[in-house]
Amino acid sequence: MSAPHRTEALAAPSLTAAVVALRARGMRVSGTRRTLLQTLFATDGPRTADELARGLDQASVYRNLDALERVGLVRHVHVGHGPGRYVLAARSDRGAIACDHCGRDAALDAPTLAAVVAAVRDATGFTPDLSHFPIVGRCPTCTPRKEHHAHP
Amino acid sequence: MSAPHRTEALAAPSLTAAVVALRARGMRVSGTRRTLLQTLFATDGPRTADELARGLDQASVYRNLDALERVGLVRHVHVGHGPGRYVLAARSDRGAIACDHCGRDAALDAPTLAAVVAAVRDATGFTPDLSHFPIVGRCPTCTPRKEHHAHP
DNA sequence: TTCGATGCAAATAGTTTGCATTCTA
DNA sequence: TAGAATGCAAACTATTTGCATCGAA
Repeated sequence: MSAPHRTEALAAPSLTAAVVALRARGMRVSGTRRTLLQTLFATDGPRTADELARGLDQASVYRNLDALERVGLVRHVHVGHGPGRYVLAARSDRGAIACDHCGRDAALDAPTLAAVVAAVRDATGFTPDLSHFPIVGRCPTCTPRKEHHAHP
Repeated sequence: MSAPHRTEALAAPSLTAAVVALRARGMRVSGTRRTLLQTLFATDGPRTADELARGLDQASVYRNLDALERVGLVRHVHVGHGPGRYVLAARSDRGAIACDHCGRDAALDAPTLAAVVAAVRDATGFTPDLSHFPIVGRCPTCTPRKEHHAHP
């Protein structure tokens, strides 16, 4: 076992592919949903629902993110205090470590990931779920040993 | 560096010691505060504010937990979706891995902890803050590979 | 033309804050 | 008795839900 995966598939590589995949599952492609997907494909890091809502209805955004997640297109992660953050599943391998200050994340390469998971499991019996709950800390920019900088 | 510590001291080993320490810092020992400390000393795992509030005023509980945390007696951790959980700092070395289902936590022994932190930092440049944001996963009881059991 | 999706409003959970009152030191 | 802590209410953030309406297929 190398990378933890909970959803089965549908990690579409492009907006077009995502739209096709949605329709194939009997889901409709509404304005809100298309906009949301566009934003997700246009953005890089994990984004909060609020950031993604830009002029859209909040409730619809949450419902859509939820629907897209159930279908395996999107994944959400929890970074420290802040609100949940959403990423395309196709890019979610990135999120194994995240900055609790600016939300930036980074990937753990497969060997490191495997080593960390194994080390923790061997030592405690607990199995980390790093793709849903990344390790939280500080990125290099947000200074690991001092308090409060900025970089949203 | 072995174990991450953000607060300087005051990890009192007993209720009496805690009370003394508080008064030494000019803090008063009110009924709410004493009850809270008693509960914390009587309990083992990290507890939610709600669990600790038992008949106490919620706002006062939060204010107290905050005060106790500023003074270094208490520490709070974030476990997955749920509310924050509070532990005595004296016992907080435990919380480097937590179950997002039942809230149970476990310690990472110093070598493992150091190895994990070093591995992540070397691979990504990010510095994990595991004492405040434990690694989240599933404990052995809450089955790591299936869904939903119970064990609160 | 149907059922999925929307959008507004209201509800919820968790936590924080304002303020007059109470109580510890 | 001064100032810390309380307790109640109200505000706040993040998220969810009810429901009538709308629109994609």
